[in-house]
Amino acid sequence: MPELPEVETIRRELAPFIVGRRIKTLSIDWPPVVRHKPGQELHQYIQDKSITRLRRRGKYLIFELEDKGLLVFHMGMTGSLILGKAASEPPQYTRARLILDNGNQVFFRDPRKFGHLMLLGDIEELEARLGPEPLEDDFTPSLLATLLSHRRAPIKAVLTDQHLIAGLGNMYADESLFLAGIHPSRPANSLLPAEVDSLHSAIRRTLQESIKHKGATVSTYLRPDGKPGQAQEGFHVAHRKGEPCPRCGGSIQRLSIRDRGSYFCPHCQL
DNA sequence: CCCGGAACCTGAAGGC
DNA sequence: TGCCTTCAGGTTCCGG
Repeated sequence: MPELPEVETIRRELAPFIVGRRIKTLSIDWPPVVRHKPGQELHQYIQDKSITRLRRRGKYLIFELEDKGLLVFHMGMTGSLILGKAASEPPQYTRARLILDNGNQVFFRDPRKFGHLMLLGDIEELEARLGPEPLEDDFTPSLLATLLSHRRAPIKAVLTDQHLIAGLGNMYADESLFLAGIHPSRPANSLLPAEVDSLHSAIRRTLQESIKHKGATVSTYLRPDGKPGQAQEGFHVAHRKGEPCPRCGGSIQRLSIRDRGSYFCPHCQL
């Protein structure tokens, strides 16, 4: 599912084709995909604007437009941005498309309709609901310790809360907890300082490794060229119920936490 | 503020 | 072969 590494991969691979290009039209194939307060002026505002920069914040992909204005995409669970020619047929489940001035087209494909796009005036509208970027320098072990210290909920649930840390989802929370040797059900504020340190570096390692392998394709995620990522091949526990733990050889278990599958090794994660 | 559960959504996969 | 259930999970909303 698109989490930080997948969105970052889309950003990197799409940027060379769209930064500096002008938007000819934005067409909407499934109207509820647009989710922001006003509504109508979207097409007019976007028309003929050039894209000055492509950014990422958490799981959000941000098209910066000339003269202010941000076109923001969220991939939900199954969203992809696929690059094609202006004349090509839209892939199945296309919810919106962006036609550019260089004969290219960007398709927003999303079978499960959890993804959306919105026009924002300012980045602050996103900042207000997002915690720190886990790969930036300001995400330190002591900051993580502070964030966790007020939470009694299971560490697995806390790690996927975007208000606390921006970009971690179900798969990478599981992978990080495995690398740190921490059981997903542990109350977040029960972690010892050494465990917080180890979790901090596990989160960074997991995300960096996945970006290196261009994200994980476990169901429908595809890169802009239509190819899958490879990060799932390196997963230790995520989506590997019943397979042997790479560290101890024991069987990986699945547990439901907050209605989300949590994969872990009961022998290595305490 | 914190917590946990429901709802949204639809295709794939597994069980019988 | 076909039907039914489970799984997948990011976000928002709501009640305690």
